[in-house]
Amino acid sequence: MDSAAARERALDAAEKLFYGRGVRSVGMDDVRGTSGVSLKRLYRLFPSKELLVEAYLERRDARWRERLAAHVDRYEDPERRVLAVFDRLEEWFAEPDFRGCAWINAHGELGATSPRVVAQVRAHKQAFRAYLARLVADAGLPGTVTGQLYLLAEGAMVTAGITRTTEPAARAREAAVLLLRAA
Amino acid sequence: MDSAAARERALDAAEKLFYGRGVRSVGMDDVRGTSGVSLKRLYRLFPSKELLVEAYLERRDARWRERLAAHVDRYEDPERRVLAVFDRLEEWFAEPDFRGCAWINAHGELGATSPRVVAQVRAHKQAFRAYLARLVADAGLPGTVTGQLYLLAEGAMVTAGITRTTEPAARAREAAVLLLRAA
DNA sequence: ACCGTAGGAGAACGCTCGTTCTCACGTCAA
DNA sequence: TTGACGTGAGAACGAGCGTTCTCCTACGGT
Repeated sequence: MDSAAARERALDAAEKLFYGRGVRSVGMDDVRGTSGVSLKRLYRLFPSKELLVEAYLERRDARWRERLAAHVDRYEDPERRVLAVFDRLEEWFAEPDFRGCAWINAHGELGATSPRVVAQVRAHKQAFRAYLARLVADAGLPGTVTGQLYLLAEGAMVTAGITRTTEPAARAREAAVLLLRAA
Repeated sequence: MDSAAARERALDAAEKLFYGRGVRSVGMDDVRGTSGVSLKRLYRLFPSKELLVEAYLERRDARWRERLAAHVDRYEDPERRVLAVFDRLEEWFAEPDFRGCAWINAHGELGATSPRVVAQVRAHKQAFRAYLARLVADAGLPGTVTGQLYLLAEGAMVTAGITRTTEPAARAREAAVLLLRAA
């Protein structure tokens, strides 16, 4: 198994465990057990747990935004594309292992102690917001709408994570429709 | 120092430390050091750390909702009372030691491992939502508005916690005004 | 004065976990 | 063949922490 493959396996295990059980309740030994990558190799690839966490968030961010964009790209109509964001949320919330937003959870868990994690969380949220801003601009809507839709999306993520239901996505979408109509 | 006073001191310290640095990075010994309540007494009052965490969330919930209600009660006009919720959020976000929503943070930190904490978080969020529902009903607005305002508020809390700005409150309020107008 | 008890300070225990080290094995170059 | 090196399995180390225990002090009742 070459270095790149070991890295992927380690990140697969890290993502599954960190997201599913929380970062702090997962030990490096658990990551080794799940990934099959030895501790020695793990530490050569990621010199500390914090760096593994950072890499996990970074890779998940790229994939998360890819999947969002892929969903949005199903549509041509600019307003429909904006609403597609909320459709994607609903799809996400319905995934069987959904446990809330990984970045919000990581921030709650490590925001007070790990500046690297905070930076990852802010970068992810800012990227999501920027993407939303572009969709809003492409639809010819005023920029003020971006912040409002963003808050609805964040509220839906938090609430879905706490209640373990998909319903917040639909509620947020309804509110978004009203806000688009009002703008 | 009698039992009730020791309990208050312990909870004061627990709240300050748990909220400020996260639950897991605070040891019972830290709580003893900050509160001046001996370990022996601490464990007589709260037989485990988890129960101390539970009590901390419970007391904070009561106070948080009291302060919200007090703010809302400054106003008579039913619609104004609904918007006052967002004014209160802004005031809260501006407090110097604001570190996001204690329940969202606790859920991110302990949601995967502590059912008691999850129960506290759900109870708190449901109580907030119920309060909002009453304000909406008193203003003669359709019940569907409740969920929308709730998501805006939650989104504002999360975003204020991550960005450390008060701005999300104002944005949420603007969106709330539009939604009230549309209803 | 004397004893029983409550209380505090802090040591001690047992466990977890991040990180490093040991050691034995296999591989490839010269 | 030999020897340097990478690798894996897992022991070892050191720190932190939840929880309990020990010991000493102080006080209240008789």
